[in-house]
Amino acid sequence: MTDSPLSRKLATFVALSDTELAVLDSLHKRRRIFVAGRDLVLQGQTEQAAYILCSGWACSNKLLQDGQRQIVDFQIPGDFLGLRSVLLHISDHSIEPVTDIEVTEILASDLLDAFAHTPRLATAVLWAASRDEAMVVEHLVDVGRRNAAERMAHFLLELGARLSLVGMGEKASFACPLTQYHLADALGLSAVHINRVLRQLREAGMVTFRDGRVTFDNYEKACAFTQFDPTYLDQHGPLLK
Amino acid sequence: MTDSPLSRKLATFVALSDTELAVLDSLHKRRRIFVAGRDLVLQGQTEQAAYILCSGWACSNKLLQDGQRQIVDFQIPGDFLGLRSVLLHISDHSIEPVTDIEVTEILASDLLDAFAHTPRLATAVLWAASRDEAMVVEHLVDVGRRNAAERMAHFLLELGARLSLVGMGEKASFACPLTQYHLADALGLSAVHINRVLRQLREAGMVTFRDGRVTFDNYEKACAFTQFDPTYLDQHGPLLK
DNA sequence: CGATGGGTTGACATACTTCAACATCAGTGG
DNA sequence: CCACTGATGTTGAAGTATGTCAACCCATCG
Repeated sequence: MTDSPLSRKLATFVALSDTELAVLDSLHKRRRIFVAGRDLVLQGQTEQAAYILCSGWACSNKLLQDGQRQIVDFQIPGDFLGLRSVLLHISDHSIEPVTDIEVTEILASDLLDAFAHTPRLATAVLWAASRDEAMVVEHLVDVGRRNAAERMAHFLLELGARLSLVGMGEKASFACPLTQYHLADALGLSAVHINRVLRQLREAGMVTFRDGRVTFDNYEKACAFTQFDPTYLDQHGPLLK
Repeated sequence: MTDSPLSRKLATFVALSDTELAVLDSLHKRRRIFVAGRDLVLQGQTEQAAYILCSGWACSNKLLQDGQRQIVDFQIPGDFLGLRSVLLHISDHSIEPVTDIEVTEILASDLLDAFAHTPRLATAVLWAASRDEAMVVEHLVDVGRRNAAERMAHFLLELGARLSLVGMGEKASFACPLTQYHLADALGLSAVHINRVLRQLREAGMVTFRDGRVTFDNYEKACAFTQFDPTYLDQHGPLLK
């Protein structure tokens, strides 16, 4: 069967049969391309399709009326885009491609049908959603209770761990297309302060973020500094055999 | 069939058959009581059961090594406790009863079995999880991009909306057992500042929180002040007929 | 009756924001 | 080939929201 990033991700959690993989595969409909910066889902939109990200980076964010925004999460290949929008029948957030991206569209009706006929698939998706939620929760802790430097270090460590899981870099060194404005909106800080904090971490010999690449100069030190615990990202063996 | 807070909640989303309601009902195992303040799930615990909250308030929170904590969410009757812990096989957070609480225990194996045989139930639970995630996301926006007063007002508005949905008060006036310390840990502020902000909102004629009761003196003003948009809490008709 | 938990208030400290200026670079049109 | 523009990054100075520390009040409960 196919070996898409998504099926690989789900398979680590629920051992999917050939039939189930085939159903998963049949969900992948139209392939579409979106260019960086142009939103592909808008806050408040209804009757939205979901997507699976094939290549590139995206981010989900919420806009406030005064123009501020909060980036909730970044998505990398293998991640769902807008799954929640489908289930809640309305999108409570926007999705913006950070780079040019390639996605496959999944129709809401197909997805719900698949759940009805392939319950283990529903469980697998529920797991994936839980994992996403765990990341949002950790993000909330970042913003609520860590100072700017810890926040930044923790965020970059998590990003490295996620990327290395899908083979897009080492956890201690990876390519990263985010601007300081993205970081600011994700971490709840001003872009100016992001710059200062990055310098601070660089001068402390922990992380360097330059020219689209993040490199941990001292991975252990960074982990200790920000109490990074990747438990919530780890697989602990399949839930369903 | 039974009319538990949970089945009522799920039924608004997925029209459940009598059979499905019976399966849902059969999940309710042992009824247990926990006293206020003594954690019922600990961060890092494995092989955890999940619970459904029947009465009282609880909160899920994450502890940092330096003693700070971030409250992620408050749970009220009808909400799941520790659902994510079951799916991820490990608890990434603690759960503390805010008041004395009554819960029913659900074994992980029973829940997964039920999903396998009752796919619509799995979809319903996936929906409930999405709704919870939407609340966490809104919470993240609070902490990341709203100032203390807006944050507080938004939080109290959301709480009122949630409580009125399950019949535990009016959206503009409800009983609330939280202390200022709970509010501080939820909103990422110090308890002292919580006190000042509450005074500020009271003197502005928006909300009064005193003696365990929240009263909106001017609901419209509070909504406008903090751009409260309850979209993410609303039902838009059942997803599955 | 003292201890404890919750709430209230003031004085002071500080982490972060805002504003402003400037550097660098890629793209674009003349 | 150059001038111009827009996006991104960098740095300093000044302002402000929030945190910290400390004192005190009140109710409850052993």
